[in-house]
Amino acid sequence: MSRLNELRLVARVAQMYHIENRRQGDIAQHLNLSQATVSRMLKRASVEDIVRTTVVPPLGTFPELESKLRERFGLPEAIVVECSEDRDAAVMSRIGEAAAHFLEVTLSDGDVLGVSSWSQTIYKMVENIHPQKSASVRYVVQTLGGMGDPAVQTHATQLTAKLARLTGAEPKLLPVQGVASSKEAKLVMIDDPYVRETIGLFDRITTAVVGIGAIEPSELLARSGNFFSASELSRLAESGAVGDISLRFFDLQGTPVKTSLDERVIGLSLDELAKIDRVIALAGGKHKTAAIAGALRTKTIDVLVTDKFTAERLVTEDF
Amino acid sequence: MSRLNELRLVARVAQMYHIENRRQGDIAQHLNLSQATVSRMLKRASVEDIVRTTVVPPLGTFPELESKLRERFGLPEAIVVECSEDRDAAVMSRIGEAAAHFLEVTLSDGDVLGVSSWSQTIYKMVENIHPQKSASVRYVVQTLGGMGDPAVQTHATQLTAKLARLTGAEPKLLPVQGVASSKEAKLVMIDDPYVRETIGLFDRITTAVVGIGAIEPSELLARSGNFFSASELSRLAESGAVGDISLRFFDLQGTPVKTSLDERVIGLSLDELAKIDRVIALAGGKHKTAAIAGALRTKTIDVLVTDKFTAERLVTEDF
DNA sequence: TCTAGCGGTGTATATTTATTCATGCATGAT
DNA sequence: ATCATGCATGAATAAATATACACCGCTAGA
Repeated sequence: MSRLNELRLVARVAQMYHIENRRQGDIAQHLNLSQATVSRMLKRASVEDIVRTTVVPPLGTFPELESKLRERFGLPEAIVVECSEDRDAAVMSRIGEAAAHFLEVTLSDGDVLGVSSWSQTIYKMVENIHPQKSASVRYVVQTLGGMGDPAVQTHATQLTAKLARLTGAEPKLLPVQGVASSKEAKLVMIDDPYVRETIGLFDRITTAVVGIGAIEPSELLARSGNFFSASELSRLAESGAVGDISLRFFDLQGTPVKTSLDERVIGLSLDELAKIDRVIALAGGKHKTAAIAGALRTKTIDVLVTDKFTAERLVTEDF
Repeated sequence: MSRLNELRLVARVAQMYHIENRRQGDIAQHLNLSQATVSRMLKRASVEDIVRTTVVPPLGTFPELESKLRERFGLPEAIVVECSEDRDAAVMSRIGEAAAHFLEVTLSDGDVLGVSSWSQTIYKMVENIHPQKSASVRYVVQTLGGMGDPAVQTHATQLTAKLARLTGAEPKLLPVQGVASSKEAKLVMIDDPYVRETIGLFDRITTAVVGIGAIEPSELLARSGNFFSASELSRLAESGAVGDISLRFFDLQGTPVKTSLDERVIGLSLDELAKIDRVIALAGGKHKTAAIAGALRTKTIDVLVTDKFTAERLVTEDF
């Protein structure tokens, strides 16, 4: 009976607060209540569902998918982008754009940025970064050596350098091959002072941007410039590896797949990656779905940027 | 192009804030932003209409009508109550209930409450007041003498006394007739020490509850117990009076109608009323519509409690 | 009747949020 | 090129809001 009169007042208070944007103090004065009472009435208004707040997602965003991704993989943050078709070229551009914006807005003073080159998607990201006004980033650290023949290797360092320029940071390059021909060769290479310096910075990286690679031999071979041997590849397949981050492999459960390869790769390890504050992973495309699932389960990724098709597969399919 | 990515982030922030109820600080930390930026994004979210807040009025309340009343009459606050039919008895009960609740919730420590008896609606209000736990009200002051023959007069004082008891206050009664037979008689009556004391409290009243009377002769005569003369009534009509508050008359424009009656009425004047912090007026019913319109235009009323039919007329009809 | 526990309140305070301010670019006019 | 202007930012702070606390009165059970 008098509940209606209570709610009437609650609703009126809610109206003044939410619609007329009055301060609780004003409202309290207007109605001869204490500010505390107004605050409590407003709480009651939400409990009683008298105020309803909806967030209208802009078209082309997929909060639903993002939320499912976060939930399914215990992922802190996901960004799912629109793209018209499920083809790699289109997908990469969109992911790159979104990642670029996110990174820009989100970089903070004194950051040390790690980039695992070479990835087409990361390239697209760097392409979309606007020159930063205030040089907040200290270093941009290359976290993986170059790939393929030495001429092509420069791609990796160029990418790092470009990102450093855009962010006003000092580049810290890794002017060596990502995969040494042998364990011994690696030891030699990492003896170079520049290389040592860069590697020494790995544990000061605050934000790392990484790609996620698939294990399909063709893709991997293309990326690695045939540096892996046939037996190594088959061993990988046997151990259930589904993908890699900076040539560090893992299976569908996210368990690292240790092989002799690790001793030849010059770059960030998964353990080192796990210690980094913020790891932003960029990947999309049909053939990468399983690789991404595994990557997410390594629990090293803080933000995944992907496309809506891949996201849909990730939350729908069984792995 | 990048606007979408901006809005995506804004929407995500809005979601975390409004749906997941996270603090701005958390969100800032989660996304590597400053709390100030999060606050600004949330503001942008409302501007861009990404968050929408609606207040769902409980059934049986009429925020729309209340708002129109406030607007049309420059009324600080209006309460419009549901009632099934436009008949006085029903209307009065509902108004009384709502007023009772409002008053209860809204009384504050040390208040001095004025009641202009006699009004059926105010009676209904008092009937619905729950005994107050903490005796916050200091005095309940009767602001108009009784009406009709001395036996009936006690109604007025009883009402005041009852309200005082319910609110835990000390009653300050006006144990005289509301309308003296002559100016001289009034002077004699207000010489009584009790009467003087009560009248002396008029300017300390913090909240007054008043009824609004219509001028239809039959009604007025009934109320006044035939204390007004025929000539007085006709003079009132001639001067355009449409209603009264505590037997102080005004026309449709809210202009006080001064007559010789004023000298005979023992009670609060309109000027005194205007000085009171909070004046709560209770009135409803078809024949009171014009009276209420006039009363609202006197600018002495802070809260009007009325019924939906009367409210509808007040905001619709021309006066 | 007495007492424990449950709301509900206002005051004082802690917490959270908005804004002010100083700064660092960009942009565009002169 | 130089300067005014505008815009965005974070740090500091002001403002607003939520909560802890103490208190009161009621209810229900002993």
